[in-house]
Amino acid sequence: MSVKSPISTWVLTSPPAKIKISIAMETLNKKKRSSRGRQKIDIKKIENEAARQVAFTKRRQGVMKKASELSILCGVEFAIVAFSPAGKPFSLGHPSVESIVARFLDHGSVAAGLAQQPAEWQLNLQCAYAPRPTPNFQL
Amino acid sequence: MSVKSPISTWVLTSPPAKIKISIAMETLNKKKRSSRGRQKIDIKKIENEAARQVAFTKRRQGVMKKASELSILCGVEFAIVAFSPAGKPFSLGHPSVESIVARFLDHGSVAAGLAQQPAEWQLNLQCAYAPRPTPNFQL
DNA sequence: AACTATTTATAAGA
DNA sequence: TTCTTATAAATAGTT
Repeated sequence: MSVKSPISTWVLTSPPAKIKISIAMETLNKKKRSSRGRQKIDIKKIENEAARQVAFTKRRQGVMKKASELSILCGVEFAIVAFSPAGKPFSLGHPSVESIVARFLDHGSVAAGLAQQPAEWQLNLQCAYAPRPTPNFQL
Repeated sequence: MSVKSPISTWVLTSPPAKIKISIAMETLNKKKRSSRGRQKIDIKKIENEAARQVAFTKRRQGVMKKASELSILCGVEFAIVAFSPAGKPFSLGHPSVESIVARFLDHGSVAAGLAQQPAEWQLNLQCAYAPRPTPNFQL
């Protein structure tokens, strides 16, 4: 089915405004979108193994990036350790996973935490992890 | 300053399409929006203390949520421990922070275990980066 | 490994 | 501080 005439209409926006949009014939007659875009998913285990692996790779990077940003923006010391289903470890920490783990195990001892402070904390965000050659982690 | 005449123009889209947009006079002359919405920020320490506290609260929640989702979606065991600048600990883990920490330590600490790790592993093990956006951060 | 349309996160403002 | 709003950023599904 092809459109016979161009479409032009005023649309309501929020906050209230009047914007007129006209769509050219060639656009109206274009074929279906190439992608349905991101879809909403339920947070439950992804059963398809390939899909789960892809999601793991994408989301692992996402979490690590978010944690790094939190650390830098707010001066937070943190550590993340994760084990993939295959048992492969991934970790990231500032100033280091070890210092955070030690501090955690020491149950909030102020002295233990202070002793770990590096002089230039920004330069000491360390990451350690396992896997194969990886895509770029853009901070 | 008020706009004298309406604006109407064709814009380029991706994928290529032709869309004409006209904006009514009343829209052009409207006063500023009630909110500028989310703004892009540089990833560097937030100096304003109140703003930093707000960002910490929001982003801590965000990171914890993302980590939880990763765990559920992909069957990943993980732990996060963070210390606020005031030294207050926040942690989250599945099945528990303690079990993950124990497992991590059992693998040998990253720093201590460096010597025993295979070469390919070593190459990826340590990275440090600056507070500013870093090109090609190889995680 | 890229792309795109959407959902989700969140910086500012109220 | 909690809620809202506009916008930036992450990512599910596709190629």
